[in-house]
Amino acid sequence: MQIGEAARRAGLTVKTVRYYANIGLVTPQHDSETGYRLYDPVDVAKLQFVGKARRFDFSVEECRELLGLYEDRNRPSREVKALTNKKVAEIDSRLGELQSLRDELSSLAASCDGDHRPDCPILNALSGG
Amino acid sequence: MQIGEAARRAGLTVKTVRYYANIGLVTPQHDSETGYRLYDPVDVAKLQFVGKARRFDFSVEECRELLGLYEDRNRPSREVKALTNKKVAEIDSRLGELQSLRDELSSLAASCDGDHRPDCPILNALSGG
DNA sequence: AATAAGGCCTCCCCCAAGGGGAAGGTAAAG
DNA sequence: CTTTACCTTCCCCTTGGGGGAGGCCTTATT
Repeated sequence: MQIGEAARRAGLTVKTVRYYANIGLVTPQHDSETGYRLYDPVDVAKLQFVGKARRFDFSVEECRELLGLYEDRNRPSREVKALTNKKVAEIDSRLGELQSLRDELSSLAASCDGDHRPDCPILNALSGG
Repeated sequence: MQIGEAARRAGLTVKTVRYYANIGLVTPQHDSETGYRLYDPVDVAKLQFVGKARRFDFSVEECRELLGLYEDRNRPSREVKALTNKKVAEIDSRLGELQSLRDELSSLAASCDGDHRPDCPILNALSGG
């Protein structure tokens, strides 16, 4: 099938699928007559796999790694688990940062009257040390 | 003072400070003889302000807006509060996304033995619909 | 006097992960 | 026959700078 149909089935944009072909992540057949990319169901499955992994916050390079493990019939699932746990730890770290940031900002907003007076605790906090 | 000293005092890199000058965010004096950028204490205060706002996850354009409100003696603090609340809402949204993502990934990792068997629930989940 | 070190400048390319759109080939349908 | 819907490559745009080349100037050291 052509790229449009493959993209539709995988829930990705044509632009994205073409990008994945360009960086060698999911490489379709090439029709030398029309110059079109031709995708088979296995390619579509890979695209779906990548799409889902991306939604799980895996980078494209991590997707490449996961895809490699996925295709390797002798893969140790340990590696997959390790990669996943690493990603969970990253997310935990980012959650902590965001949470403290949220708390600080929120308390700043709460301490600001929001009326027309030029005195604003938020700006004071930002300008202070 | 020169850019290096200003950057040091603001806790930013020279590259960053130069970038802020280029995009017109914090614009120093210009020594036409040496071509050097010259920063005064007010510039440094602005740089510190921006640096802190950036750490609070405000984009550069939001920093520009905050800086404008900061410099405007007649600013309504309402606008500052609104911008801050909007940022808090964004962070909340991102927190929710990350949390659900974390939970899914974490339960996937938990259901994976991590041994050498090729069967891996993580990859199965990624490849499945 | 020569040279090394350090600070400054501009200019250009690089990252992630594609998006937007131009210019042009192809194929099916009215 | 022409419109419409695909497809292709190519190039610039995004965020927020980082890295480094090549070149200028001043000061310190050999």
